[in-house]
Amino acid sequence: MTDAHVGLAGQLSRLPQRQVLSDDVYETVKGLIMDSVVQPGTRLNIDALTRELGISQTPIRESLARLESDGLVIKEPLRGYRVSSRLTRDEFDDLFEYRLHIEPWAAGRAAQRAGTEDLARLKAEMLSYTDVPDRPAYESYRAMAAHDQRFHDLVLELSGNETARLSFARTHCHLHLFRLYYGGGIATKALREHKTVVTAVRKGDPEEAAAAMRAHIEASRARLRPIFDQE
Amino acid sequence: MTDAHVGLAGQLSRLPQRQVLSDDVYETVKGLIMDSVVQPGTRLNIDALTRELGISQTPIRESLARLESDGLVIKEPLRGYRVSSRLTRDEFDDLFEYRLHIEPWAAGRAAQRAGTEDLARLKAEMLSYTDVPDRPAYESYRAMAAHDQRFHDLVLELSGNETARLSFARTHCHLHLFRLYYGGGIATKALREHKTVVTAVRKGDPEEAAAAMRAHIEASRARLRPIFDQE
DNA sequence: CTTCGCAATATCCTATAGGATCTGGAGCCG
DNA sequence: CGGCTCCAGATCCTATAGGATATTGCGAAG
Repeated sequence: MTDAHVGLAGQLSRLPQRQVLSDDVYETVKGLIMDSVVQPGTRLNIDALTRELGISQTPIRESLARLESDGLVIKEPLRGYRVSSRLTRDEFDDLFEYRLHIEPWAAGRAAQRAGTEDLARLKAEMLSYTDVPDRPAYESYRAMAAHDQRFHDLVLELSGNETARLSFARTHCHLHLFRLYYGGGIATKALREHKTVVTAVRKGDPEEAAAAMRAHIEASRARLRPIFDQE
Repeated sequence: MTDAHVGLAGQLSRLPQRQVLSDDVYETVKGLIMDSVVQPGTRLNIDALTRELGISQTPIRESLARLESDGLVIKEPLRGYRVSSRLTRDEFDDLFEYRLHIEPWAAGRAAQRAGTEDLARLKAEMLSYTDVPDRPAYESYRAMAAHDQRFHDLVLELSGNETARLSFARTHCHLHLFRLYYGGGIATKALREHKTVVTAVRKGDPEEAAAAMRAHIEASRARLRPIFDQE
């Protein structure tokens, strides 16, 4: 289901969401980008996509227009679209510096504001991910990445600042991070760190929640940063 | 000229930007929204736009898809698009709370990093706005709003964190603020506050720059907040 | 063997057509 | 007079066509 992108007004249509073809294509292409089925920097050819997906150009053009505004593809007028590149080292550093500004504060605010139902949602999210030992490494990582994204989005939601949540969502942080690294093996530490954040939020201790989130993001950065040293 | 929305990769095409019709339509509709020619919440009718602009549906659909991802319009599938509403009081508060997180820090970083050329750019931006006494109030406000947006974007650029700059740009902060209030008469104070920020950046004093930016944003919030008390 | 030019083909962009869906107004009934 | 139902027209979405532009490959010349 496409997430309803809404403006700052936050007004969702009261109608149940109707899915049109361009929404499906949007999710499909976004998934191809996320999974690096389409390599960073490669061309997205509209005619080729019409053949592969068996649909006409119009929903493809519309979905590419949205992906362009999302920053996931780059339009080269009269030449086609290109998938945005993987994060460079500088962009990675910028992203985490930005996260360190927004997310510890958000965790602190969540600790201040969270009610019983909010805490139940956090608990449910923590329980939604269980590592299955036999699962292929890629699948495991994909599931963990999806959980990670939901978890961080939820903390931002519980902070009560919709601008911050939307701004973070629009960085497509987890999509970019997911494209950097495919391996498994980091879920255990990340989950432990998530748990520490939730414990602090449950206690209603803003400073502890902020510190836990800061520690988690710094650790996450440390886990991923060596990717750039390999090049 | 459409601003080139690029992903975190920051890779602009090396080609000179070619303007296609959908880019023109994007800027046109965005301008209509900014100027409240199209009132918040009203429907954008694709067939009507084809008649008014004298072009076909395709570039209109594409531009609306981009505006949807930008959060400036809301798609109601099979029913049309609606202009996102004006900021509510809560969204206004969220936006300024978010700004207070990002922009003082950015000003401090700009103070740390700004070289001679950067300082020249700041000075040029300050000089780019001159209030003309006879100018109609609306035009004066529009010019001030444009300067305000460029100024804040420049400070964020000089902070060196492209993620923060993009995230802030994607809130379309100034477009939303512009829609709230049309009157004139606030330029003098805002310009004075800008000048204080620039002075601190020029001195290379991060704390002073951060404090000046914080004071400016708080003052700006104080100037605009009473709009919600009138309702 | 390499480079340049040209042409054919691929691709992009926009116009147009038509079926599906929604909306608003008119008419009828209570 | 008000409310409900139905239908005509408006609107949306996608398919398709065609002109404009870019790309790639082949052939010829140096």
